[in-house]
Amino acid sequence: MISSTNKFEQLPTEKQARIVDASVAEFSERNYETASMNKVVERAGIAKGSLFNYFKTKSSLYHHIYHLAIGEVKAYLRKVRDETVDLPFEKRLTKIVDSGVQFITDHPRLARIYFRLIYSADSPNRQKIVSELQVLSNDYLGEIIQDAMDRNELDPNLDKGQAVFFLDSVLNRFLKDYHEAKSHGDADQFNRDEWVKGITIFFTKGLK
Amino acid sequence: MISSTNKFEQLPTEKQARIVDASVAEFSERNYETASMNKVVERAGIAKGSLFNYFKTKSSLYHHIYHLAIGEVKAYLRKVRDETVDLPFEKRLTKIVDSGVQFITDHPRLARIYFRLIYSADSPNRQKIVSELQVLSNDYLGEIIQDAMDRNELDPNLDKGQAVFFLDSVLNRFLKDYHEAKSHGDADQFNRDEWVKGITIFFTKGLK
DNA sequence: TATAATAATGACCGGGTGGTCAATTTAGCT
DNA sequence: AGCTAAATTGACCACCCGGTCATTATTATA
Repeated sequence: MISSTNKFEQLPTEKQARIVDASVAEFSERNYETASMNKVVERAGIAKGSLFNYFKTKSSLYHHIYHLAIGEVKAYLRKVRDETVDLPFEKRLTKIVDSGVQFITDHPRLARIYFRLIYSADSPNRQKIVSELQVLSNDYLGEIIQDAMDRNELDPNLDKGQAVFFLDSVLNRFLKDYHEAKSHGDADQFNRDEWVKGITIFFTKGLK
Repeated sequence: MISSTNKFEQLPTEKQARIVDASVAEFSERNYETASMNKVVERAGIAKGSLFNYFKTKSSLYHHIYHLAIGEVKAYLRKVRDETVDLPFEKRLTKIVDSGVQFITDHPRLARIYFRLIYSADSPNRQKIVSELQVLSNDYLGEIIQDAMDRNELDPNLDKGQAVFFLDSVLNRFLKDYHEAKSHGDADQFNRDEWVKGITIFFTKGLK
């Protein structure tokens, strides 16, 4: 079976990079519907026909790009999870938030694509993608909460589903606001350490 | 000073209603950029020139509509706030969540416009509007938390700003998920009472 | 170097957009 | 009824969209 991005993957690395960069820029600045293939080819410095040769449709280009974004997110999450297995819940939560902040700093455009995907209703297959991400997040935070329950750091009779939901709500919202503040230039209304401390205290108390 | 919606407001009520209904339908089903003035006039059964006579631009029609949506939201919030001044924090929180659920049930399309506005980045003046809503929410939840602190139901040394943030995050996320589940037909994966109870317990413990 | 295969190009297509405005219908007034 | 002013209309405009494909440029093979 030949993937739909096969032709693209056989391109010289430099050209691939240019196209990916242009696409990431476009999809991070505009939502799916208003992002323009014309603008992408312009930015990438290639002909329109070429782009449609590499990716049959706008939708398939978008899929390629958001998979890339989600892949990066996953890598950050996996890394911090593995690096903190032995830490107590509180410290672990802190590291996770830090890692999120780091991701936003390192990849602001990918972060934007990620948040766009989660919070807006327009991307193709949105429902499927979002529910996949939901599962991912559930597994991820679920594991961390379970570990803490096993160690008696959190109430072992917790409704884990709800606990995950609360954690997910606050973490995502915090990172989204942080990302927005950052891209508007007023990031340091957030005293980050203060917030991270507040979040961890709140959760360790609330879920005790 | 003559408002830009002056001409619209002088229309017969029935015609106004038709136009508002068509606009609400369109703006709830599509985001700002992809919502179509052509579709609005089609739905409303009026000529395109007429709509642009009542509202000079798409943006001004949108403003009219979302003000309407936010006005309704505010009315619900005010009502539940005033009806619960004497209740303890826990009961009060329950009523607020219930009221949100009720709003979604009564006005699903307005709810959609509201969530679109908050969570997607495309509406005109989005930044200004969102920060206004932020203030509104801060005042509203801030007042309720302050009341609870005054009555020693919550820790009087709480960082109120953070407490509001946590509450806002979880409430908004819960209502958004509820709204989405409802519009996909699988609303009763939410055992609502269970969730409302979980939320209130979590917060009373977490902010104690 | 001649030929075949492959890659890249951009003019072009049908269709949709927000917005305009001359022409027509309707309403109000004497 | 006759006249005027206001309201309504929809054809039309310039622009942009995703996508196509005949033509051209490049590369590989001999």
